[in-house]
Amino acid sequence: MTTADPAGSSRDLPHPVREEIRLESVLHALSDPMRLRIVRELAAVGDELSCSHFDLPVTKSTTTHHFRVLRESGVIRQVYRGTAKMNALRGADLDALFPGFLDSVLAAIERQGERLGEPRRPAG
Amino acid sequence: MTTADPAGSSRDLPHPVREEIRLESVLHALSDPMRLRIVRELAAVGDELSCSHFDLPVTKSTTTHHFRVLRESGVIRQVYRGTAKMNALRGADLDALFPGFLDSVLAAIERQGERLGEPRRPAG
DNA sequence: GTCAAACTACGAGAGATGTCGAACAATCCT
DNA sequence: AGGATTGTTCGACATCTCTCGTAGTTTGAC
Repeated sequence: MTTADPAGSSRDLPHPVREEIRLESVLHALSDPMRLRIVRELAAVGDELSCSHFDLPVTKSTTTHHFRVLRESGVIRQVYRGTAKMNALRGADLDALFPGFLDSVLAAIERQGERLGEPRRPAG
Repeated sequence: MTTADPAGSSRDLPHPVREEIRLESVLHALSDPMRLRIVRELAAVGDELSCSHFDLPVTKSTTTHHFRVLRESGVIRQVYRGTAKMNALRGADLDALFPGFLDSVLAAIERQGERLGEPRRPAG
């Protein structure tokens, strides 16, 4: 499609609405190290980040896969912005459904990171 | 083995010590509906429960599998008591490692249960 | 229109996972 | 010892998951 589109970005991505988000899916989405790392970084920055911002030790197609799992489970929201795809935590939705859950997971990641000598990333 | 054993129960089960428990593994263990159900019930009762107490819609071998995943990830502690195998949440360990995490998950399960019309189990 | 950048889609492969059924093992009770 | 209860082990199978590489699409810039 090359036709103009009314509202800004042409490509729309399927997201579960708040009520459709399932705890099991969220837990599963968070149970992968790569995805946990993504979520951790999104929370630390507290803002949208493009996919390319993340320097994961996997290929781009694998990265795409992980972001999709996070989106389809309802953990993040993705929107296209030019050629970039921006990602943001769905903090409000998750907190409305599962109060305190996301925060405790984020705290747990940090804690565990500190506990196991944080293999710090090469400064970018 | 039929020889007497000094400390009570003969068969010993491998458990991760507190420091070995990984968040990813716990999240994965909790991401299955059957296992979430088990954990929910253990928390509700607040005490040890035998495997046979649970009336899961799967075979015994599958049940064994789920309990093992929960034990190996550090979510529950299992001990033999006669022919029965007793299961208890490792609440203290989890709370020491990931403060508030378990409680928020338990609350989330309950909440989601209520939210989606609780297909209540046939009274046992 | 062309080119580079950022992602996606598709196909494939290795490995994990959830499930079952049948046979086995440990413990308790009589 | 014999039988009942509880849970395990093993092999099998279908499915899912994570990963990659290559080829393709969409967008922005020149």
